[in-house]
Amino acid sequence: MGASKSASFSYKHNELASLFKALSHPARIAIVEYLLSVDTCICGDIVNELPLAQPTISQHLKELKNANIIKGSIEGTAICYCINSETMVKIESYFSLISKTLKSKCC
Amino acid sequence: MGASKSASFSYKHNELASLFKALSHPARIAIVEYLLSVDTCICGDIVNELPLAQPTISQHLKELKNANIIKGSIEGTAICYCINSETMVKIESYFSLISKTLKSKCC
DNA sequence: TTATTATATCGTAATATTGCAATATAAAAA
DNA sequence: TTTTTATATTGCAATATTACGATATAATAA
Repeated sequence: MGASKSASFSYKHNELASLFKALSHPARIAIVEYLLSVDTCICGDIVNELPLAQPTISQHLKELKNANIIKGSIEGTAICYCINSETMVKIESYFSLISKTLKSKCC
Repeated sequence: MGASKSASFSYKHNELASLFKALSHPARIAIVEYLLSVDTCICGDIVNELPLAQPTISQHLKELKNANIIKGSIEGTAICYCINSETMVKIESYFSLISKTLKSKCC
């Protein structure tokens, strides 16, 4: 057989895995970092920033949006994407907790 | 065509993506959390903790090890795995920086 | 209305991941 | 030495992801 016995794992573990899966491609990391680098959220030029075709970028944006890592809203002809702060803070908290847990260990 | 134009992206973006890819499966999240939950690093019973066959778990452990998320050392017959604190702190710092960057923004 | 522009969706080929049975390896126990 | 125990590797089927050409959609401009 193959591929993903996700039903065998907890909701929390699946949720976290989905979040990291959304960040598991260099193009999507590049998109996130680009959105962080621009001052405003008005950004209809992501296509020109990456070495990928427009449908591919659209697909990556969709995945980031589905994972709640970015938010998108219609802004005239263009679509305005920006980082979803809440999700980023959520991930930060997760690793912060892990770090704290590790501090009280022998390793 | 298909699959991964990773050479088109920076080393840093690829490195981060690899790290998140290692965490993008619920079984691997479960392994990380299990290692965090046990007090010592002596842990030869990961196979009994997860609803997956031994070769599958061995494969997941290998991926976590390749990504430097866990460390493994031979401990008699068993192998002792534990979390690589440095990598966790590294990821925490990354999201901490993102959070700080976001605080100075409009969204 | 007819371009033009920006983004999304469909279809599909190439490739990667997942899971496990079978088997290999290697150390400790009998 | 043989057996047992723990983990790794191989091979392969099922499935998922990636990338993009072609096409659709939808809003603004001419």
